[in-house]
Amino acid sequence: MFITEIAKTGSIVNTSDRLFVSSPAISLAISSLEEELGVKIFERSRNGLEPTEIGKKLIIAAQEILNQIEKFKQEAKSDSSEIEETLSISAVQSLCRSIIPKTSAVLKAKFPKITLQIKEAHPS
Amino acid sequence: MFITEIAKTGSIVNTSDRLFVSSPAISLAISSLEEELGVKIFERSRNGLEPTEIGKKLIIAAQEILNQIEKFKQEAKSDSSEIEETLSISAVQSLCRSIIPKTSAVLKAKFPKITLQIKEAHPS
DNA sequence: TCAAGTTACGGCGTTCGTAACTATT
DNA sequence: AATAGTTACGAACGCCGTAACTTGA
Repeated sequence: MFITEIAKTGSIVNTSDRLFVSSPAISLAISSLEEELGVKIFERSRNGLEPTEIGKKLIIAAQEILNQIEKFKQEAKSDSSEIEETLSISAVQSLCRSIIPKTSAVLKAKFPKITLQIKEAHPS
Repeated sequence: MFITEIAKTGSIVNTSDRLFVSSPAISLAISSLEEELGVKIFERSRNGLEPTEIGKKLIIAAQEILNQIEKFKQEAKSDSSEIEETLSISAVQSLCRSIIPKTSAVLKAKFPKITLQIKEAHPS
């Protein structure tokens, strides 16, 4: 669904920069979509792409699809984030300074309600 | 998006038959989705799959995505089908009885408003 | 001549199907 | 034993990136 982004940025190159996808990939994706639908979505020009009349309608419809997908993800996220647990972690000092901070950041992002108890252990 | 179909048919096997996709492919797709989202969508049992609570919500959200996609396609179709042309075709008798009917059926499906003028030609 | 888009092509990842395995009744 | 789901694995398809080409100001 590059078409919504192209509509916003005005060109394939800008979209390429913004989404970190190469111009040829985007160009081909658009062409393929147009051929599949039998509809020209954009007018190509020297400095960018401009939606056709039907293109504008399709871009709106595409944006609605993306919104629904976002809703879907949020729905799932709101559930998995309902996990409320207390996770106790013991680790030697070196680990406390290195991987533990990264790990806990990831966990906090996925399960906002989690409680982390980190305890420094003494190697035997 | 196999999850909506599974919700309707009640099992992977039925979905497999209905969508002409193998059971393992569907099974793996569901597992992957569940892992990606960090959410269990179905309870597995001897005779089929039943949605969990969050699964039901996700299935509804997924169905809305599919509906939006259908809208998108319809939008495109309604445009390409606005082509009103008269297409004249001449062909020798043998062709008139063979490929022409198939071809015109395809054209009529894609461009409902098209007019076909088929004329039998006489080989020189 | 420069900037944007397109075409060509090779590589990689995803997804699929077949086959074999597990589990539940 | 039979049926539904899962795991393993090899193959096919699609999508992407690099490079080269085309086009319009």
